[in-house]
Amino acid sequence: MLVALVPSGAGGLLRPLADDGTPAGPERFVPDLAGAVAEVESRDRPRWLWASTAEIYPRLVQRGVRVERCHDLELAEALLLGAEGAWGQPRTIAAATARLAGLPVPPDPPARAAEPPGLSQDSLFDAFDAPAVPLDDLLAVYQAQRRRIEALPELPSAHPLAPRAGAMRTLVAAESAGALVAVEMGLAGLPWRADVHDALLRELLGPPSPVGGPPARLAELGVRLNEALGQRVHADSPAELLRAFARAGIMLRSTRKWELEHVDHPAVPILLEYKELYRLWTAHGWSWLDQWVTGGRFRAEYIPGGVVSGRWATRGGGALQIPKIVRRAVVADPGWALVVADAGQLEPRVLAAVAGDRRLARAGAAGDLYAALATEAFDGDRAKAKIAMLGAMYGQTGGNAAPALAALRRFYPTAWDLVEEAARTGESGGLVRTWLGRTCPPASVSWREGFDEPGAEVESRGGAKGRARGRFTRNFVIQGTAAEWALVLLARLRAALAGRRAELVFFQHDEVIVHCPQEEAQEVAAAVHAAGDEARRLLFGDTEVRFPLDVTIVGRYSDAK
DNA sequence: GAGTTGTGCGCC
DNA sequence: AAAGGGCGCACAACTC
Repeated sequence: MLVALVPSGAGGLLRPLADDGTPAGPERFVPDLAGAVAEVESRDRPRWLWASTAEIYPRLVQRGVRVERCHDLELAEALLLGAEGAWGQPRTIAAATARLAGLPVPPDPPARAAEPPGLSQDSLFDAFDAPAVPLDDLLAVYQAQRRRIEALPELPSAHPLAPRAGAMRTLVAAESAGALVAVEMGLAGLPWRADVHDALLRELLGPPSPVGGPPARLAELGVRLNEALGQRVHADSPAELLRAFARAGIMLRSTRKWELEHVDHPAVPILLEYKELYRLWTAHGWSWLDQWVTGGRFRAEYIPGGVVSGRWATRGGGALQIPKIVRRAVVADPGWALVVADAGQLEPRVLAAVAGDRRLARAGAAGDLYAALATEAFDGDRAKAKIAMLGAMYGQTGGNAAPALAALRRFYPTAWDLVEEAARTGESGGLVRTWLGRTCPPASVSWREGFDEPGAEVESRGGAKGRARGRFTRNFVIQGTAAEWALVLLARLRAALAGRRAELVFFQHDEVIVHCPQEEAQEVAAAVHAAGDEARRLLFGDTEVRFPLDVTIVGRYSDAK
């Protein structure tokens, strides 16, 4: 059963639908949207049909209302447009409606900027404006999406077996479920102890400057850097540093850490320490704390499908780049625990499952895939096995990877062919898809390395740009399919946790954190393992490959792993 | 002064 | 000759 929902003022319009999207009852206006949704949800557990989970669902969750399932029309629209060769076209209901009618298509509204918590809290309680879209349009777009899924064209895909439509239905459902998780997780926030964070900063940086300048330890390093170089430099300016080193007779191409590490000069260790602390101060210092942590929680906004590969992005606070050192401040509430789960070696396992390479799949059944590879094909050299796998997935061909890659190619030709084929497709201007059918952007709309120049599609066939494109499509299949596995895990885990006090509080590509009462922690850990198994079965059926999760129950994030 | 690009580095 | 994918963010340096 489906129920279509369009917000309007503080209330909204609801209409029950049959599974194919045709009306199964009258439309009704409800003055209290959250209350009405709660009532229908507990009675019928329908799949909610709405334009955008990110726009609508926060208002419900803020009022304590959660739903089990939805169909997010905008996310589905984006997936379908990609599959139909119209990647990046506007995805709103208004745009989709205009396309159906053959009318000019309005562009999507620009993305909102990240809003620190506090500034935006009130607006979450604001009523909606007048109904943004007619409910009939919602129905028409949904019905059309169902037809379009059934009529999907054949495109290069990693998935040799599942029917296109079946895979896409799974993908749309998973993407929509992910959108529910994203809203709930963003509002829950990651438990964050500002006092612990502050103590950490003082320990590493010294006391903050009362006038807003660099903290004591950083200022001191700046002085020592000047002394070591024999001149005054602005340590944050790469250009100045290059000139200063040049005067000392050291020619550098850049001031990157890995380049400096090979330079023998007394200023280098000072500069490296300065860079590390400077970064901590600017990116995760006191102003970050003031801006993003409120009420003991770091609240990020998660954006499902925000990365073209299907990975999530975040807005605000750099939630996917929390430095290891700062994770000390992520502490469970008293009496609660953090269940931290990490899928180890996810991408090579995905390659093993996707390629259907029997030999690689056997290695993927092991707890340590690289070690298994090493035993079979790399004379026990685990490091070499890892270089080979990473090189194959990322497109590295030179340097010390070459001999390792040769061994990989010889021992695992089926997997090798899969990534090579993806790369060739990209280099020649073609499109690739993930296992469930997410399509990569065409070369003409890629925003990297000048793909968006006129004629870039032709230019990209060969030359450095073409090879860059090949590396992108090669990796897209693996990264995107890994994102799908993680998305399904997240959806299954959410379902398993429903009704408990446990809350999903963090998700980062292949890692998830649940905050729960200590007495629930063991069951939550079991639920995470079960969700991983379900994700494997749903995507890959009876594959031999395993996707082991490293699950730890800790009081603070930094104690995991 | 505002906006854009480049650099560098954090995470996966 | 060498050639690793995806991001977000902050700052410097640049353009207009």
